Amino acid sequence: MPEPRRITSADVARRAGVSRATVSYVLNATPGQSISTATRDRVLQAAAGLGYAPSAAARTLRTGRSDVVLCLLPDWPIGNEVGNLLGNLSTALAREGLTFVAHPGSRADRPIAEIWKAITPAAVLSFTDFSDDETEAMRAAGVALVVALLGRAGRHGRELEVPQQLVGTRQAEHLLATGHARLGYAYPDDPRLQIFAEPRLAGVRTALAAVSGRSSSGASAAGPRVETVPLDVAQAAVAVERWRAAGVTGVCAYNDEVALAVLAGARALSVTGLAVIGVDDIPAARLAVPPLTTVTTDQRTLAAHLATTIVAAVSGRPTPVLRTADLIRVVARESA
Amino acid sequence: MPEPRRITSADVARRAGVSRATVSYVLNATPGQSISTATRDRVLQAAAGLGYAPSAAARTLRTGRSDVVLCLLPDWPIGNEVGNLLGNLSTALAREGLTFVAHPGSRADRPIAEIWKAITPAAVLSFTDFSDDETEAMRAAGVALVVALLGRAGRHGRELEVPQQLVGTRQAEHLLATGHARLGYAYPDDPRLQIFAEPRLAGVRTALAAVSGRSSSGASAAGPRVETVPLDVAQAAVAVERWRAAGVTGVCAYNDEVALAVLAGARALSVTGLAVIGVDDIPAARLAVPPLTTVTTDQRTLAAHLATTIVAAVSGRPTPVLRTADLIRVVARESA
DNA sequence: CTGTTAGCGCGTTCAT
DNA sequence: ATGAACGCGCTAACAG
Repeated sequence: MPEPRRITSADVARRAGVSRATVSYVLNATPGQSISTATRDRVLQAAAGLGYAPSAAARTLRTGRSDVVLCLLPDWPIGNEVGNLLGNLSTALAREGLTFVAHPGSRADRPIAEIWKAITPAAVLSFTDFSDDETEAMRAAGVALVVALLGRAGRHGRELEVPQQLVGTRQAEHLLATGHARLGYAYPDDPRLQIFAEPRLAGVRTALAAVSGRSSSGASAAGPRVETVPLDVAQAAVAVERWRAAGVTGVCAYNDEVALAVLAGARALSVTGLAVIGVDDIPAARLAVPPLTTVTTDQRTLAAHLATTIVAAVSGRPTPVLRTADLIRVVARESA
Repeated sequence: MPEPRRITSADVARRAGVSRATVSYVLNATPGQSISTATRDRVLQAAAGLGYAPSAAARTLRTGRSDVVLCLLPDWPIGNEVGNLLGNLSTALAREGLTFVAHPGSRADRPIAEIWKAITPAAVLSFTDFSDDETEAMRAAGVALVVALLGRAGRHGRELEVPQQLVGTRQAEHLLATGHARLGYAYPDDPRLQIFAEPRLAGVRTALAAVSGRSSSGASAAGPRVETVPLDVAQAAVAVERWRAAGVTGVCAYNDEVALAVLAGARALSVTGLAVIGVDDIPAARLAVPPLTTVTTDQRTLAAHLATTIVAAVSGRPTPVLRTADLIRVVARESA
């Protein structure tokens, strides 16, 4: 069997009896070019018949820009929700003609630069911030855009703020509304999660401050009792004990897993009446004892917004604003 | 600010006072070319000083092969374990100079061909099988390799068999060893998971058949009682009831989440003494009531094997064999 | 030995 | 609707 030669635009041109230029114009529907419907159809026929697929490499080389959006995944465990978000994002970007790919694995494996060098993406999406050098290197290499999720706003190029604070705020509001005044915060054990945990905790603080500011007895401006809660029953029990001692009756957990640990700790201590609220609504949440009250983000809407932002940035349009109103919802079950 | 021109090998050549060819030879350490250490160093200096990064597009165009390995993710929810596997795989491939990226999102969004056309990968990794047409198209387009996880072995090119059957076998063996003779199987509700569920269930059957074949009362060659278990307490309870009626005392669940549902169902019915074993060891497993016994796969070893297989295939070497002996382990807790 | 010249791979786009 | 040049790196053939 002979080496299966790639089908190029020259093949299509030959088959259609036209020049390669014409093929290009037809296939790209280049504006400002008048091509007769007859030739147009012949080219389309030929392309389809041969199963022509333009070489992404050649096109990228020529135009200096690919249609790939690269997402650099952080090295912390990817849960279901993030997986979900990525899926939605991929779908949304596909509608805009962009191909979404994610690169897992820590930066320790390879310098970050090597990754995008190998891909030549139109945009890079990251969860953590880039250093100025990295940002500059990407600009220099022709990467159109750097978007950093969770980055401090306004430092580099464009930034997207996924509203993590709001998550914490909603949690606290729910607990406060159900009669819990002294709150605890269950902080994750894994230091890599800090980047998400801090803004969420800040959101809880905001909600508490708003309440204490409103109440006449402005003295109790106490923030939440923060305890680090490993995913382990015995260690979680220790945290529960401390909260009890401090008079805490409601706990906002970093996410559902940490919340489950709190529940397990309370159970081990036979403590009842400690309200717990998680984040994410993982499948295990509804199956927990008691069923876990939690907070979810509308991933579809969020993904759509991220997609629009990316598209806008790639094409140089201004960044749209996210309406965060209905983005985050409480799923009330029995734990809080 | 002027348009930041890309730095090309010509820039490096100019700076080092040599030709572009020399730059290429030095930077690629091309064998069979003798270049004096002096020039070599000058080139290296220049490259480093300018922050030169070869254009992946140009290189791919010229060589017809990129160093990217593309993984097509299935559209079912990817959990922690898969995320983990991808991370390990990425690390392992990085060591071989390959860049790993994953594309989430269903094939409904875009025809599968569009994806790899946009990436020009050296290899494509998929969980589900490809059609013959797709396989042929990839070959024709110059994609070096098609690897299908979970594919029926031997149909297309190379195939990797992630040992799902073994997972089910281990589960059943554990239950049988702890005195449970009549087993149930908790099948997932989501039809997209069937591709994983079938081989696991088959593994359970294998283990049961082995036992009944061994025992003198060969009559009880009964397979497991299969019940579909949605992630919902009430519906799971129905399944538990049926198992009870059939005298089942031990249940192998498709994964930990389904196992948690079974546990919740049993709890709702106040049924005690039903042994349950899951798969994956998700964080919630150890926090369940009772703590969930489960089966885990050594993702690091598996990832290493996948990586070697991919590398072997890309470079045309024979596929290595996976030693499955210690790959899958039971994590015994209290539920079984 | 040491390093250079020249042409290719493929799609895009300007000028004719 | 076309010829020709271009983007960038690789490498066979060749000269000092």
